[in-house]
Amino acid sequence: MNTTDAISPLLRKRSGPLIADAKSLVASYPAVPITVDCVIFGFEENELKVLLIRSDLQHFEGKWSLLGDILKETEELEQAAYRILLQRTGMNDVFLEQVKAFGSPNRHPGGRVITIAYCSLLNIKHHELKIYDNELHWHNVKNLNDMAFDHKEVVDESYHWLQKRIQEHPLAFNLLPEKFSLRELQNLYEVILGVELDRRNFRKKFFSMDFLIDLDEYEEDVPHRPGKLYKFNFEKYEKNKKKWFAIDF
Amino acid sequence: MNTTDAISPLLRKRSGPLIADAKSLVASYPAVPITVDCVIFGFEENELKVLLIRSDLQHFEGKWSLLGDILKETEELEQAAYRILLQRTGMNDVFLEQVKAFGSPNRHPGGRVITIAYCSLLNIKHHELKIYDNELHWHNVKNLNDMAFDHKEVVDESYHWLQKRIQEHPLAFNLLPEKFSLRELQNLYEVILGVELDRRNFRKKFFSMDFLIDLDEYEEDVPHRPGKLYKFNFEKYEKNKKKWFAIDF
DNA sequence: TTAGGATGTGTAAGTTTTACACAATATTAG
DNA sequence: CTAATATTGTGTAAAACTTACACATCCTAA
Repeated sequence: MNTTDAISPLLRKRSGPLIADAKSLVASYPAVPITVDCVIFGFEENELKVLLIRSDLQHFEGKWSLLGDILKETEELEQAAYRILLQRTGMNDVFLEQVKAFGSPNRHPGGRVITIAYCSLLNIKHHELKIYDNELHWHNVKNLNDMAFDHKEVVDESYHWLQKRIQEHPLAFNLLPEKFSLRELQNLYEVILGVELDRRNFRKKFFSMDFLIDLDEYEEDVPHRPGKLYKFNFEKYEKNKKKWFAIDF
Repeated sequence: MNTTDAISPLLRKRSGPLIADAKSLVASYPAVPITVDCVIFGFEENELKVLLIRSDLQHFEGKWSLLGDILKETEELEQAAYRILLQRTGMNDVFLEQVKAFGSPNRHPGGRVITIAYCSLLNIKHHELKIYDNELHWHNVKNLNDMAFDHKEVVDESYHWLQKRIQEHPLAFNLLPEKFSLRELQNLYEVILGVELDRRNFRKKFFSMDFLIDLDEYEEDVPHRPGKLYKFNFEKYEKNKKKWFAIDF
C-alpha cells in the first residue's frame, strides 16, 4: 500500500505554502452537532443514584436519558455542563469533571451527534431539585436498563471512572452533610465501590489520613447508640494533596 | 432567578408531544468541526518523545503540532485516530486510547474546532516512520514549548494520563523489543514516571508479578556484562488482569 | 592483566494491611 | 425499670508489602 496516497486532502495542503486563511479552512470542514451530557451521581439512603429525565424523542419513547443539551457556539465545554445542570435541576454548587467523548456515528437516531460526558457526585438531600421537567428524578444505578441513545454505556463508563476517582480524591465528602458519622462515610464508600469494608480498618485508615475533625458531638434521633460526628478538614487536605494518590481498600 | 425561564429552546420542546422527526431536530442544531489528535509517545535512548509535525497554518508558523485531522462523517472517533496515525506515519500496529476532548471556543484561530485526543506509547526503534511530511519527527517531551493551538496543554494532560495509565496496565511492554532486559524495563519506568527506582526492589516487584518469561538468553553487543533477556507473558497477564490495579512505585 | 561498568542477588527493619471479638451506649418493647 | 436489640468504639497479632542497602560476578576494553 502506498500510504502517501491515503493522506487526507485537508492535510495535503501543506505541501504548498502555509495556510493563511484559517477561517476559510475551518469553514470548509464538515461539522457535527455537539451535546454535553451530565452524569450526576447522588447518594441517598445507602443507594447510589443517577439523575435522569424521560427522553423527548419518540424514537426512544418511555426511555430514560441523561441531562444534556446542545453546546452553544461560544461556550466552553465545562461551562455548558454547568449550564445544563443549572437549567435542568436548579443546582449551582456542584463540581463537574469531564469523563470522555462518545462519538459513534449512529448513537443518535437523527444523525451524527457527538456528546461529551461530565460527571459529578453529590448528596441528594443537600441538593434539592427545583425543576422537574421531563420527569427528572433520581434513578437507582442498579436498575438501569435500556436507556435512550448510548446513555447506558455513558453511565457505565462514568460509574467506573467515579470508582477510580473516589479512591484518589475525597469526592466522597461532597456526599455527606457537613457533620457526619464514620458509619455514614463508610456506607458511602461501600456503596460506590460495591464492596464491604471492615469497620475497624476503615476507621484506622481515615484517622491516619488525618483529614477528619472530631466535633465532639453525637448523632441524634438514631434508634441505637449514636455515633460521633466529624467534619472534613478541607484546608489540610489541600495542603497535603500529593499524598492522596491512593486510598486503596 | 427563575431557572425555568433559562431552559434552552431545544429542550423546551418536550413540554409538547414527543419529537417524531429526530433528523430535522439534529439538522437544526449548530455544528462544530471535530478533529482527532494523536499524542504518540515513544521511547528511545532513555528519553520519552512525542511525535510532532510542523503546523501548516501561517498563524502558527514554525510551531509544532500534534498529528491530527478532521473527523470524517461516518467515522468512529477511534477509527479516525488509527487512520490519522496510519496516514501520517505508516504505522498500523499501535494501540490508541482516548484521553479527553478539548473544546475551548478559541483554541483554533480559524473558528471553533473541538478536538478529541488519543494517546499511545510505543517503541521508536520498532515503529519506523515511513512518511516524513511536514517534518514529522520525534520530539523530546522535555523540550516542548510554544506549540500550535492548545497542543502543549493536550500533550501535558496526555502525559499525566500516561503516567497513571502505565501504573495500572503493562503498556510499557509495548515500548520494548520482544526480548528485553530488566534494565531496559526499569529505564522505561524511570523515564516515564520521572523518578529513580531501586534496582533490586524493581526486580523483586516484577518477578513477583510473574508476568516475565525467562528466556535464558543474554544481551549481546553491550559494552559490559550482558543482562538476561525476558519476554512478557501476555496470556498470563490477560488472565490475571484484575490484580493489576496498582503498580505503585 | 587489570580497571571499569553494569548485572545479579538477600536480608533486616519499617510500614501497611488484614482478620478478628467484646465491652459500651443508646433505643424500644414489655 | 428491665431486658432485648442494634450499633458504636476500640486493640492486637500475623501477614504482606515496601524500603534501604553492599558485594560478588561477568563482560569489555585498554
